[in-house]
Amino acid sequence: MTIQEAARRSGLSAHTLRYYERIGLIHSVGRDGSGHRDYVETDIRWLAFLTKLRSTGMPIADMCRYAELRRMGEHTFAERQALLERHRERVRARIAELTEDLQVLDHKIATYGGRA
Amino acid sequence: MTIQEAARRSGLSAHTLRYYERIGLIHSVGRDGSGHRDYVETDIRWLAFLTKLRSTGMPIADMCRYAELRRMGEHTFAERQALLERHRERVRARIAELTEDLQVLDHKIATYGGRA
DNA sequence: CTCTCCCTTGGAGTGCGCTCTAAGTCAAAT
DNA sequence: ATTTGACTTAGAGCGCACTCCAAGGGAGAG
Repeated sequence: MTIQEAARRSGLSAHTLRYYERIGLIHSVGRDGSGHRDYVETDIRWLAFLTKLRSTGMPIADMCRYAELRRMGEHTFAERQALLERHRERVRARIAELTEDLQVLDHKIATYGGRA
Repeated sequence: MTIQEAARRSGLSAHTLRYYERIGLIHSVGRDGSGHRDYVETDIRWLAFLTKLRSTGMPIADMCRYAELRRMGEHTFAERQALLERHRERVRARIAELTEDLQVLDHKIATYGGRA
């Protein structure tokens, strides 16, 4: 699969795909005869997972750490899981924070006409 | 109230308070005899509101627009309210997105030991 | 008077996450 | 044979939201 197809399927730009590879987020993408990147299905699944992590606000640095652990093999499962659990807590906290702030916003909108 | 006190009470740094003033987010803070900023209670309340907007992910540019409308007086109430309503929709959407992603994360963590 | 300390300003620098450019390669189409 | 267009790399640039710096200005303590 070409970089353009991978871009379309992952929702990332070709620029970003190259960038992710450069920083080690996605490792050893195959090349075809002309040296062009040739993505496979597992790359797309990995990109989908990375995209989930990003969209939940995980910093690139943490994603790199996760990718590194993944490359190191199965004995890093526990650490990877711990990393995801810490992240899950952050996401939960963020949802809680946003939910609270939403109520403040609701109140502000409802009482408009009072002071700004 | 000095800039340090305002910083402490708003949770923003003195640097950020000056920056916010420079870009027009907080207008005409009073000065004392030596030209030092002298914040009052209404400034603190306004900063608290700004902080809410920021923490819910409103871009600085939109906050500036809101601040500008506020300076223009009461006839901008409707537009301000509309701006807040649009923002509220974005916050709701973000909460929904995070909540969905959280489930994916939960699943990933629960089934760990399967494929990474 | 000098030292210390916090304040002022304009402007430069930082970190993050991309995003784009330049220079060059290769393959298919005309 | 040439043109077109998508690809490659290393590296530069950008937008956002700060964050810090340099140079200078009082005010109070010793």
